[in-house]
Amino acid sequence: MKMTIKDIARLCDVSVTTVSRVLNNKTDSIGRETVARIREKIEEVGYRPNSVARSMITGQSHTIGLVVPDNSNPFFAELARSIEDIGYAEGYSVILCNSDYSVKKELAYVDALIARQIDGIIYISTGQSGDTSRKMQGNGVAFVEVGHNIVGSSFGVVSIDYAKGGFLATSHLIGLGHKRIGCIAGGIVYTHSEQRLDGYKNALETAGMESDPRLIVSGDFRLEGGERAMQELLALKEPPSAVFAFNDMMALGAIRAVKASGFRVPEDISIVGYDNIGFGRVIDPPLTTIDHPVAAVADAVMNLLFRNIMKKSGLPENRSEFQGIEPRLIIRESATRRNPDIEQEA
Amino acid sequence: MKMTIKDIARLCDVSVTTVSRVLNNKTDSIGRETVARIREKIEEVGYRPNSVARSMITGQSHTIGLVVPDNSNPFFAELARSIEDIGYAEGYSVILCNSDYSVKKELAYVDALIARQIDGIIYISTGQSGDTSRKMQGNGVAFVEVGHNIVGSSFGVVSIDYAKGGFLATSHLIGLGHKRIGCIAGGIVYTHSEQRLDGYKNALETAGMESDPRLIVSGDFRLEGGERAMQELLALKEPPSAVFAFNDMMALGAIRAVKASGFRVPEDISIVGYDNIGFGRVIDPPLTTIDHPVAAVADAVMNLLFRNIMKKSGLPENRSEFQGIEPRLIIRESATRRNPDIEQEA
DNA sequence: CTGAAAGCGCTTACAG
DNA sequence: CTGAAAGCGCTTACAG
Repeated sequence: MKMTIKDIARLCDVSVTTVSRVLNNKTDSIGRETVARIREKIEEVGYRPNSVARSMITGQSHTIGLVVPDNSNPFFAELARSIEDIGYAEGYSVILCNSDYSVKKELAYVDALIARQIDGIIYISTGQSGDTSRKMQGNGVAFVEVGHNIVGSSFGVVSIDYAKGGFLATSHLIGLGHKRIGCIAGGIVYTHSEQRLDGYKNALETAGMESDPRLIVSGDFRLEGGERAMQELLALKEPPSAVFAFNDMMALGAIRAVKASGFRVPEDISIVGYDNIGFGRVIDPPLTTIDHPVAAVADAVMNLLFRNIMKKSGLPENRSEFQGIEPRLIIRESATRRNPDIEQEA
Repeated sequence: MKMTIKDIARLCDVSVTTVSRVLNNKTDSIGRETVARIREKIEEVGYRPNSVARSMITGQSHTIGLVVPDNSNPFFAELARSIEDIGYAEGYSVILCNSDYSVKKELAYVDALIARQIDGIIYISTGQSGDTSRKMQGNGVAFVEVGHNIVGSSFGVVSIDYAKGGFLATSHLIGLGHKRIGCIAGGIVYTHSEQRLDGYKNALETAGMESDPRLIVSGDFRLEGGERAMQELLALKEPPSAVFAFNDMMALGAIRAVKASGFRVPEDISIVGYDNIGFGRVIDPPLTTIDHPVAAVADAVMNLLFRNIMKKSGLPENRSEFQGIEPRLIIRESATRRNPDIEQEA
């Protein structure tokens, strides 16, 4: 039932070679009339070449894999969207994979993707171990790792300067007069989290303040985790007057927890998030946060990936160094000057 | 460099046939020792069969295409997540496609997916025309359409009873004493929207109320669209005391618009959304909305798709009729009794 | 200007 | 218990 190149050849009374040439626009040396006739027939019967057969020969599948922790997190959703847009424009399909921050799932996906002969893999490094990137390097797949920021792992990495983002967020709070600044980390196994934590500590240090380990609690990058973490902070003998949540989802959770305890944001407790998801603008109060322009990140990632795919035979391109994807502080209303009425120890 | 089945055969001193049998666990008639030896070698060299070559023969790619309007809309993000989860569990990869509600993009994606020999396609019907489903039927691809609810188009459809959802939302507002109930539709070209509108009108009628066309304005299913639409409603000579927005994103936009004009939600204006996205709980005020259990929808969709794939030779399965995916009203705080202090005409 | 033939990496009758 | 051969639907030297 389904047409193949052979059928077209037969219908047009030419060889499959000729049809193939027309399909690939290598028509330099084919009679104009022949080309036209073949094109017409293809149109007429609605023939589409089987791209699987094609990729067996060319070795290019025009398909890439995208491994994110969870595409229902708006930050990853927006990243996936941008990546898919660029892929579509360039004729690449993208296979979506959710790792749930699990190295095991990550590795399983990478295996499946490689078996499917994808041309490249983009993945959000969870930084839990280098197994995933090692596997991809070992298999000679083109790949780009997003957000891994470890010096030395310089293959196909688009780094995001999370440390700087953490510094910005914390400094903002310091500038508002806060003395006890908590943070809701994301589980220190994750690179993302570690670097934001570095930025946090660095900002405190720069301001001559000491970091109090009791003020550092762990969430899970999800709303519920932020809520629980904030409750811990609130239960402290000397709760913080401001907290920096390592992503917006947890910041939203933190806001809920604060409100639920009868306090106000930002009058009683200031909160800064991280990611600048679209919802940040619409919640109450609008969230002060850190922005990493997602579209710019997607651009950098896809550029690097395409270059890596091109020269897969040689060495992958080096990391691209934060070009145009500097974190920015987005000031809205969830953080304000420290309220001196509230008793606090420095 | 890359291992093929031939290499394994050579290394083990057997034929490719034998290796292939081991790969496919058809080892009934192969010497135990041979099987073991081959398995070891495969393990040792880390050989993974090229699934592209395999699918050329079997005609199964174990890949499905998912066409959504926009995966950064949380409702679709959650749906995509659930579908990907099930796909992963069943050994299927999912290719993500964003149609932006455009029939043209939809058709282009379907073409590309078919050329890639995907086993099936899931797509959220925008109801703008039947071209997309017609194309899939014409090409004999297994597919499932989500949300299309037109009687007669009974091939591979998981219907969602949007009309009932619209009825529920509107009736809730009526029950709260509201007399002028506006609605923010999604552009009447979309099936989604039409049916919610039917539910809205039906509820009014059932309550013996007349529907006022001035109270029906169009958004675009995005936050900004909801905001603009609400501004229109607010600018009316007799603005509504309650509005039903056809999705949560537009409801959020509407809430912003109401607040920006100095009114309160729900004291001055009640708002009900649709979709029950995760954020609804966290915004201020928490959003009253309609829930269609996403996981149940994803389950129904995948079951139907797998059945369609199985019997692609025969006829597709019929639509599955709302089983377990009935809409529910989720009452939170964005809608309340009509405020009698505010002058209003019935 | 056009075609016959080999081959991509597998699976699957068929044969022994 | 095992293998030689054909074939999936294409592309690509090679030859004319």
